Amino acid sequence: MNNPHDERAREQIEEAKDQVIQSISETMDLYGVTPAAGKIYATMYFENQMNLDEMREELGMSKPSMSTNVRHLQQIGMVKKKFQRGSRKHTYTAEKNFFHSFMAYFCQMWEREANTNMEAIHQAEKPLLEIIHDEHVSDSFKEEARHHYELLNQSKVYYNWLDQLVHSIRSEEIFEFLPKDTSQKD
Amino acid sequence: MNNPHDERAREQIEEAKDQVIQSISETMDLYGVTPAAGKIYATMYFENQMNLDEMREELGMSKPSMSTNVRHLQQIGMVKKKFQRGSRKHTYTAEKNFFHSFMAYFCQMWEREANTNMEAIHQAEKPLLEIIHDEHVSDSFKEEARHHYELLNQSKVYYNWLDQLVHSIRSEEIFEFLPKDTSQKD
DNA sequence: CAAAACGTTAAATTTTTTCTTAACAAAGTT
DNA sequence: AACTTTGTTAAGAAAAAATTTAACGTTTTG
Repeated sequence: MNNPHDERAREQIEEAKDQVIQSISETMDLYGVTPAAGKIYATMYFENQMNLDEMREELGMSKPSMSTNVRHLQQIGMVKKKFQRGSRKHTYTAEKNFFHSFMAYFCQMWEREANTNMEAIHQAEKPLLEIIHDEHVSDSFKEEARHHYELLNQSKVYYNWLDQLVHSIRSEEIFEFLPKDTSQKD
Repeated sequence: MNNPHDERAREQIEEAKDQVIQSISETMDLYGVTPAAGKIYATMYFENQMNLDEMREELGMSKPSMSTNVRHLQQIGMVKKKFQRGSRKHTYTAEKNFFHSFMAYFCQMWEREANTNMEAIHQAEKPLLEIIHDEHVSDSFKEEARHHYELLNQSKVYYNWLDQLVHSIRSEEIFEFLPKDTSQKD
């Protein structure tokens, strides 16, 4: 095991891993995670499973930090708790299928975007409609209300589309339109 | 103009707008913007155009803050500088078509994700391949290198798919699969 | 050409977020 | 039942980000 070739190999493997870990961690801000959480995820990506102490060891950070970061990663579906009998330590696994991560996160977020804004639009449209139909309000205000109403109404097309997109992802119909191309493109 | 009905209408319009502004601002964290920037965008959404002083006035914040936030919004394609002759003040308009905002932002981000990680993967695969083909390295390390190599190789399918997704959005082919449904769904 | 208007940069302050140490709670072991 | 082990919560410290005030450069105007 103290073969110099093996030693060199071990270093190179670590270097290669670190390069990808760095890269994943860097781009994961799109998923709303901090660099630390990104590094945790990316580290787990190369491991079968890890417990909190192993993460702490690997990243040189505190255990509560691991705990909270892992919880966040679980919430967005990038890490799963592995049920492990025997050991009291909780063990976790990274979602290694990036398609799943993508689907879980963006569906969650787009759904939130559509629901939150649709709700607000519905609330806002009510008084606007009242103004539009109120004989006592002067035309300039009616016109403004109508203008805003139209704007909001138009935006529903987008939020409906978002809902459809989410549905097509959840049902995986999207992959009929855009197949996972397994041919090597390098 | 000091008609009490008009006064009430004005208040209701403001309230309706604020509700939507709040909602948009809240969900815009998905686009990596701060609540302040989200509020700027959402405020502009209801206006034809605004200059920095009007934004400062409306949001009660400093002008440099407007300046930097607006620049950021421009970078992600949610705000455009309007060329306005006559006035020295720069005027800006919000991208009111949410489809465009969606397309601009996510294409930009997904492209970055794919490019950054693909680059790292290419760099990392080289030494891994060397190890795999090195006669002097013991089997256990070879096996580890092979395992990582396979993992990285597999992830390319996802990054290629991301590239395709970006392409289908930029070319608007996505809307053939998922049409913008303009029928009222409320 | 001096003064004003406008936008941006720089430096400093404030606020927010993240991380750590310490305390705690739950479950298991001896 | 006392003692470990493990994970989480709480409080405090450190780090990062956003915001503001001040200063600067450029352009326009009187």
